[in-house]
Amino acid sequence: MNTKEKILDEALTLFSEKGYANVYVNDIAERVGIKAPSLYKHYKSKKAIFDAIIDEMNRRFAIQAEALKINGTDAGKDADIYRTLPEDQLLKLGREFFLYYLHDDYNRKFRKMLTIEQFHDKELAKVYSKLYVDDPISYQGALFGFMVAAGVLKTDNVEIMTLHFYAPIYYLLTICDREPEREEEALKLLDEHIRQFDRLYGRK
Amino acid sequence: MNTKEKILDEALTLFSEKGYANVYVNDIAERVGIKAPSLYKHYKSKKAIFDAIIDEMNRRFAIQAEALKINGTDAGKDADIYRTLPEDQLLKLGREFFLYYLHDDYNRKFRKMLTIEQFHDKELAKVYSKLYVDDPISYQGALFGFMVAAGVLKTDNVEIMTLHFYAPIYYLLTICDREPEREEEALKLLDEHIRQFDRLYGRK
DNA sequence: GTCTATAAGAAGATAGAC
DNA sequence: GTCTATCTTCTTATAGAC
Repeated sequence: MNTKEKILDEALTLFSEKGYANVYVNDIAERVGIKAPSLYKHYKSKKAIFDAIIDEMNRRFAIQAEALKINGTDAGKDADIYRTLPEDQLLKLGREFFLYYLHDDYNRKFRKMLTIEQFHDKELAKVYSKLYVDDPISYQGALFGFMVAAGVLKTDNVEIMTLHFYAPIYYLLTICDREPEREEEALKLLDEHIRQFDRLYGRK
Repeated sequence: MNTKEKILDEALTLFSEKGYANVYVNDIAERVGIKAPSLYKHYKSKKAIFDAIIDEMNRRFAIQAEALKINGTDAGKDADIYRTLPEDQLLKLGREFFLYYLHDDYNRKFRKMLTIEQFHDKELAKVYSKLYVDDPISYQGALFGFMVAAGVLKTDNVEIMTLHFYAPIYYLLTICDREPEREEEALKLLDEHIRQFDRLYGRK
């Protein structure tokens, strides 16, 4: 990792813990192992570092969305896989989403940073809602659509069913971001939530 | 409202919009209608203003919790009221919680301030979790316990049922805090959520 | 309790040598 | 690209008159 990338990385770590205003260019430089004025050879200001993080994140999420779209399409074609083992499929879907979003460093730090900065700027609020509200609902809603069509799940309101699946996951994720020591408790609730969801909506 | 109270009020408003570090004592003074040095006749530092807000909030929530405990006890004695109209009771319970938490100024501002500051201090993280995670779950869980005992709702896992009721409410609340223009959309989803919850868990 | 003036220090950013 | 030295501005807080 070159210096320019390392600056982004350390800045994101600090921003996610203390928020933009509580992080000083000196702190970032110290972590990178250079003096503060040297930062300005790589970025023209502190704000430029922040903006570069947002850009990098947009780039990563665009790639991820592209991958999900492909998987989503495949999932649609392969609706057969949902014809069996609905509970296992749901547990896999829920756990994968939860653990990836919780443990992936870039994801976790970026989400915490956005949590802190979301009220500061309308654009950041929109980014937050897109990444952690609308995109997951949209993707999971599409999958549930297939599962309902395949007869594995049953509802007359896929939108609310998706909300019932995702909202507890989101809720547990925010708990773990705030108090990582509650992860075990959250994982237990996550599993119970999904099993119960399957009993409520599963066609049995 | 005297000057000392007005300082708390304006400081909370600013902290909830921009976060502690982005608010300057001069901003607070300006809103109160005095000069910055005059603030120091009322509070010994900027941090003391923040701490006084936390204290005041603890005071208010303690009063509120006491009131809920009384109502909760009454609700237990009066379990009869849950024997009829479960959907209406649930809609009332959910909407009241949602709209009160969303529109009550002190609540809304305080929650937004804690959202911004939650990663900055372990104590604030605990306060957040208590007010917006554990207390609501505990209170609503108790009510659902009565409703299950009364035979209005049916489940073998009250804890998860409570999570299924509350998590969507929490999720919709965070959307409205971030993007108030989505309130109408959220209220529609709230109603659909509760009706669906009643169909899923109601004994029909 | 409020004001003006000002101290004290922190923080972002630049200049110029190497 | 990194450093030291330094500038400028911002921010909290105090002193002391009224």
